[in-house]
This record gives sequence, structure tokens and C-alpha cells, in this order.
Amino acid sequence: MLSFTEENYLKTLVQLTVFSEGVEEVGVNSLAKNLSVKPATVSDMLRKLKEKSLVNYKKYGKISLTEEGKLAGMMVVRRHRLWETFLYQKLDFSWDEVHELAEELEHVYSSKLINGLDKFLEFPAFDPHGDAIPNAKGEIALPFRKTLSEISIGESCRIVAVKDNSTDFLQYADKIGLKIQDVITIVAKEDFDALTTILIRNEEFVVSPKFTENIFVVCRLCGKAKGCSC
Amino acid sequence: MLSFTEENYLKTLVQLTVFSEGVEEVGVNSLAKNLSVKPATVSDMLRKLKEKSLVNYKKYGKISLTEEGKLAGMMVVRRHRLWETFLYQKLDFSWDEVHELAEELEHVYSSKLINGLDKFLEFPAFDPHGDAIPNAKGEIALPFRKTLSEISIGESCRIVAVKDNSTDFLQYADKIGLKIQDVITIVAKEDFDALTTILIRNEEFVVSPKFTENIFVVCRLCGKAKGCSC
DNA sequence: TTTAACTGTTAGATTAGTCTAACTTTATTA
DNA sequence: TAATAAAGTTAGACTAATCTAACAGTTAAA
Repeated sequence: MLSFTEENYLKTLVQLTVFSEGVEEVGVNSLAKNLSVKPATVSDMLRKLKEKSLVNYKKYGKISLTEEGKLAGMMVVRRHRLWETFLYQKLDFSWDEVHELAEELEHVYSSKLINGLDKFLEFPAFDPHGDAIPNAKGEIALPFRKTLSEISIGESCRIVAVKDNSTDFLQYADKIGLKIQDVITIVAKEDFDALTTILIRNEEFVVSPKFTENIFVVCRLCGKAKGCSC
Repeated sequence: MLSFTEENYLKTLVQLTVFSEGVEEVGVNSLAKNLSVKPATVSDMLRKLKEKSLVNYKKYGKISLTEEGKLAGMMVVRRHRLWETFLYQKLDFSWDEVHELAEELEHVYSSKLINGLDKFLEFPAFDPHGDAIPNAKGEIALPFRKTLSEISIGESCRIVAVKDNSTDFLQYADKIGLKIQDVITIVAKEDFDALTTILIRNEEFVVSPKFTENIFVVCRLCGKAKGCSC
């Protein structure tokens, strides 16, 4: 049985490795920052997680998840995203309100509960932010996508997901009426101040990197991110 | 903000006082037994709850809830019973499975979540065990009822609730097809071994006090428990 | 290649909630 | 009412998760 805290370590490790393309290992400082604890605390906890065969790690080395740790972490993500979907779809919560509550609900462990919820929601593939929900085996289809900041002037793309890490951002996105599946066109990019002008539903907005880096998109025509030549 | 543990103390105090007719105060031992901790632990915690003005209590004296403590405890009960109703109605959990999970879910605090759940379930008045669900103000209509063990030979009554404290009992109740609103008739009572023969849906069962003391009933005809002369 | 900066570890303290063992107060009963 | 039993309290210890402060190891730069 994993504690609330251990689950948070595993979930964060999943986010920093499995969900970060090309990153397989992280350092103590980075993990500490993401968990809002001090590195000393992480050092201690790593000993415990290693004892339980959940992480690969040795003193002064890098941290990675074992298969077992990865599965456990994936299940926390699954619970989190299913609860977010429930709150959004059934209880009329908004985009930016679901995350905080899901942080608590995700730690209520019961396969019967989670699989029941999954069925009740008719096995959703994505949460309200557009992120894929791992299935009961912890499997996930890694999305094939870019961030909005990677799109060039004049190109159009379709929004497939938004990062759910900032309430500010989500509220702004909500305010300008942004929705998953919306089409965005890049009107202009200012190099010197990194502002981008985007067109959405015939309205123009000037946005900062904070905005463009938090939106995931695919090609408007073929649905691909990389290797598209439309 | 109340901790998980503090909430459990308040919830248990509500159960032992508000929901136990004629009992307004409890002792340290009784509270300890109901929380499955040692009296020493309760002594310590009481100091903390008193500090926060949640209980009335002085050394070697009896324990009771303040208005504030009662409200907080009632809200835990409200959350518990709403989650039980959700699990039973929406996720197809059975009678005896809901309690344990609700013990965890009840501690996720958010008015928006609970009031949203209440609305989603269309403001249910009773949980799957037939117990009244406190409203958003913590108010509850105290049920007017007897236990099955108080009914005399030859009398019939209608089941309005069952205590949800024993999985054994709930499973047995489920097995013989017991439902809220069922009518039961007392066929015979043996004084020397305290067994009772009951008739339910034309089937006879011999049951022990554990069974008859865990079922709440009202008069089959007028719906009243006390003061009925049908 | 030596030093500075960064990264990570260890030791010792703290807090919440629990325990056991010994003690104190209150209630009961002979 | 004195003795005994029951109920309740206190002191001291433990665990998990955290912290700070001091130390150790690694990396990068001058």
C-alpha cells in the first residue's frame, strides 16, 4: 500500500519522464521543485521508494522509474484525469477548477471505484484539458503534437490539449472562449518581445509565450504534428 | 481547516450523540472504542478540539459537541452519505461495499463538489441504508423509528433503514433479499436464546439480536414508530 | 587543474497522531 | 466509608514527512 505522499512522488516522476519527450531521468533538485519540497526531503524519500523497487537510483545519481513504479504512477494519473472528467462533465465544473480537487480525489484507491467511474463516463479517451487518460492497464497513447509556439506565421492548427498547470492561464483561455478542437491561425510574431498575434473564431488576440507554450496543437488538415506536409 | 483525523472524531461524536436518541454526552472510553484508538489518544485529541471550540469538555468530565463542532461533524456525515448514494446509484456498488469507500471520500473537502454532487443526485433525502442525508446547512430530519427488536409477536412493520456498521450483517441482509420499504412480520420470539423468527416475502428466517437490532422500522400502516395505535 | 558553483546527502529537530505503562480521579460496592 | 474497580490522564517513545544547516560530491569554467 502506497501513502498519499509516495503516490505524489510517483505521479510527478511520471510527469517528468514518461510525459516529457526524450527525458528518461531526473535529478533530485528538479523533483524537489516539482513537488514543492526541499531536496533533502526527496533524498530521504528516494531511499524508501528504492526499498520498494519503485525507482532506479543510487547516491548522487539520476532518478528513473522502475516498471512497477511507472505503473503505480500511471494509475495515479489515470485516477486524476478520470476525476477531472467527472467534475467537468457531470458536476459542471470549469476547466480551471477541476485540477485542485482531482489532486485529492486521485488518492482514494479502489479499482472498483475507478473502473466504475471509467464505465460511467463511457471510457473517455481524454480529460477536459485534452490529455489522454491511461487505461486500466496503465497504457496511454502518447500524443503526437506540437506547442502553439512552434507554429509559423500564416499557418493554422487545431488545439488538442492545454497544460493544466496554471489557473491564470486556464482562466484566460476560458475567457477568450478557447476550446479543445478549435482552430487557431498565427497572424504575426514579434521577435523582440516574443508576442504572438493569433486568430481564433475571427477574433485577434496578442498573447505571450506563457500562452503559446501551454497549448498543444496538431495540423488542422491531417491531424499530425510532426512529419506533416499539408 | 480540519485534519482527516479531527473530522473523524467529530463525525463519531455526531453519531454517538446527535444520532443516539437521548444521549447528549459521551465518555473518553466510549469514543476511543468507536474510533479504534486508545483512551490516551482521545485525551490528547480532546485538548486540541477544545482549543478549536469544537467540543465542550473538561478533565475527567463528559464530552459533547459545541454548535460549531456539531455542524462540522454533520457536514462529514453529509459528505459520507452523498458519496454512498453516488456509488450505489451511479456506479452499481452494493449496499455493503459503499461504506468503506465513503470513509475516504468524505474527507475531500469542497462545498462546490458536495453541493454539485447533491444536485447531480437530485437532492436525495436518504442514503442507500435509509439514513437521512443532512442538507447544506447541516440540518437533518431525525427519524421517528424503532429497531426490529422492539416489535412484538404478530406485528408487522416496514423497514426504513439499516445500520451500516457491519459488512457481515449487510451481506446477510442482502442475501435474504432485504430492501428498504420491505414489510416484515414477527412470527415468534424465543426468550432463552433471544432468537426471533421473522417473515419476509412469505419466507421465514430465524435471526439473532445482531440482526433485529440493526434494522430500523416504522408501523406498516401509519408509518409512525412511537405513538402509533394501528 | 584548481576553484567556484551547483547538486545532493546527512544529522538533528519538529509536528501530528498514535502507542504503552504508570499514575490519578471518580464511581461502585461490600 | 474504605477498598476496589473503572475511567481518564500524563509522560515518554515511535513513525512519517517535513525542515534547516552543515557537509560531500560533481561539473564546469577560468
